[in-house]
Amino acid sequence: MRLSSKTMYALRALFDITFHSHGKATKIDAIAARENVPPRFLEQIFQDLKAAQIVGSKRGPNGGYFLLRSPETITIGQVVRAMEGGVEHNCCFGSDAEVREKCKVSPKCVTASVWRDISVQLNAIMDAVTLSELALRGETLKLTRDSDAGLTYTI
Amino acid sequence: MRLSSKTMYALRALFDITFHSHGKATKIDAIAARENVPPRFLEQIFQDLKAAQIVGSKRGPNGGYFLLRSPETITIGQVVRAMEGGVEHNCCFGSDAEVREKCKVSPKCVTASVWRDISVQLNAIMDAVTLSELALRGETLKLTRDSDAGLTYTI
DNA sequence: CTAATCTTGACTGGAAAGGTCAAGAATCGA
DNA sequence: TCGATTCTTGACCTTTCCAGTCAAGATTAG
Repeated sequence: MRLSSKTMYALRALFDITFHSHGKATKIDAIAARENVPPRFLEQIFQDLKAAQIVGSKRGPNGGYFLLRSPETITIGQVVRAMEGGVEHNCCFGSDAEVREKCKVSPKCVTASVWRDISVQLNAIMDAVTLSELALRGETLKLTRDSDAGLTYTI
Repeated sequence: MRLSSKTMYALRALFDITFHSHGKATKIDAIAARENVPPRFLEQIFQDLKAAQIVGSKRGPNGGYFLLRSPETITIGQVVRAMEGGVEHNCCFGSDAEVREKCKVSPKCVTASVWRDISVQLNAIMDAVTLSELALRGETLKLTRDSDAGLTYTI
């Protein structure tokens, strides 16, 4: 029931692109430095985000990763599902067919039915928060934009 | 973002005690057989549930595990938190002090602030479902009570 | 007493998390 | 066109944790 580092890093990275570049192409190294994420690992994460059609990429000088859609349409839920394959529960109605098969109690599994309800609600909660909401919070937390001088406070 | 088998087994086991024994002392082997859970593993799980003050135990013949409180007061959230240590997010405000220490972005971590909100809501959802709700669902799913004949359907 | 039942804690195999690395392909500016 | 820049692909590695097993002991009912 915990978020993997990968998901947390992904959210931070997407926030970073939104907040510092307004969604425009941003280099991995810049994001990694600002958000304190291992650059090599971040590459891998962006490949997943790209496969999920959340970001696009551009090579060469002044290249980088950018948002494929506007920040208002990208939700936390979409990101979490892209990184972790959704809310799983290794039982009956999960997305993994093999696991479903193994659940002998299948048609009358009470816990599974309850957990399905809960995960529907959880997804709704996560889909209610968008990247632009994150950016907005960045403003109110008084974060400064990238000033080529690293992170500093605006008092 | 998935539930461990341990949690799923714990929920099934607690449901079992509620549904089949109305909370009274029940042997591990009986629960394991009905719920199709490895008995040795279930022992371990019950130790955790006991530490969390959710069940009590009685040794010797006619012993077993029983609910320490009434089913209406035991929530899914309590069980999940007992088994998984709550909703974690390896960042800033988590329960793990060492992890919090490592999060350099700490005071201005936007993602963490969002995730805290989400986990509060998630806990509320999980605390809205109790064991007696599970038992009720068992009824409507037309499960039969233990009849010493294994699980069968009531058509 | 003894059979049933929980208690404690050590142990293990395999998978997944978390991260690194190298060689290559595309792109831009000069 | 050349070279610097940046993403791409995929192999690789280490550590942790999940899921499960097991043995020996403590307690209690009858």
